[in-house]
Amino acid sequence: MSEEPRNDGRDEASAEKYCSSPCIVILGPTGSGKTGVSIKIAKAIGGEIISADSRAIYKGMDIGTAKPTREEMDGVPHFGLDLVNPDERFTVADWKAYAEAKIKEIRARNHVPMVVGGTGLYIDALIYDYHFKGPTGQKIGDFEQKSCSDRTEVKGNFLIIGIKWPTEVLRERLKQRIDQMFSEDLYRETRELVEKYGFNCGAMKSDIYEYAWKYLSGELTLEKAKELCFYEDYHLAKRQLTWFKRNADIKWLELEHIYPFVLKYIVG
RNA sequence: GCUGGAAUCGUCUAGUGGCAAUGACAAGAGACUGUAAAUCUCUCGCCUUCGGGCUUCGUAGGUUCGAGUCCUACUUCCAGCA
Repeated sequence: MSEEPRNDGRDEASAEKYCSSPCIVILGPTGSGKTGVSIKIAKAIGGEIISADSRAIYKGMDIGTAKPTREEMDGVPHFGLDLVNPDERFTVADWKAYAEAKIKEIRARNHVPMVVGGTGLYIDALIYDYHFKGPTGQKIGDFEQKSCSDRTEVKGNFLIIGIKWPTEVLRERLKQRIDQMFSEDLYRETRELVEKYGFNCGAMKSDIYEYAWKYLSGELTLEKAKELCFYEDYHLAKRQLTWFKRNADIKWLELEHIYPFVLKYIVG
């Protein structure tokens, strides 16, 4: 497939979308290293990052969602973090509108918009320009769902890069990340979230908090909690990969090749 | 050394005469345009021209039309007595 994003304007109305400067999309399964590379790239090319992560939108969910810290961000502007409280509803459609607005703003500043995340549905909504009908928050009828084949054309100037890892390496990375995550900080965060929201809201259906809580309440040993977290995490990674697999527009690269590739693409 | 109990798919587990064998986890594949880290589906002894075929339940025999299930011995493990 073509490595170049499509940039050949289709019709007058969407000329702006097609002809504007590229938007770099960096995606990959959980734990693939998106945060690190994206910040490094942003610093080099004057990028601003929009997170495409359905958990990072929630306030107060930091450690358990591996949200980048101020320190990690290192001055690179980030959007799409801490948008709503965990008990508030925020849908794909909301995210798409938000992301499009931010891309426009970033371009207006002559910076490079970068969309970084692992929520496939969000990314597809943006790059394939999904249209959401009906009142906000309403599920559209099945009859309106588009099949895979209707989703093949990227609408806009996107460079889409996926981070690829051998399965065993990805599993190892996930294990290590979980080991690091189980700390006093996570316990404190978990206690606060459980106290405020319980486990009834959708946002709290994030693998790690449930198991961290079970460990804290003595229902699971630390070992067992970590093990179960790992299974959840790895299953998530596999589902994400299954989703991305059908997207032929993704340029898959190993982590260390992404930075030079993007730089060459942008700078020439 | 004697006396109980136990050995079943990668792991745990159901199973007391009709079974390729239950459930869970793990693993693999997949669907998914409205909370998506969600939700849902399929596969999971081996082979198959998808009709079936073949080999399995610690090992070796035995009883039975038929044994994971009953009997005998052996091996290993837990456990009570020594």
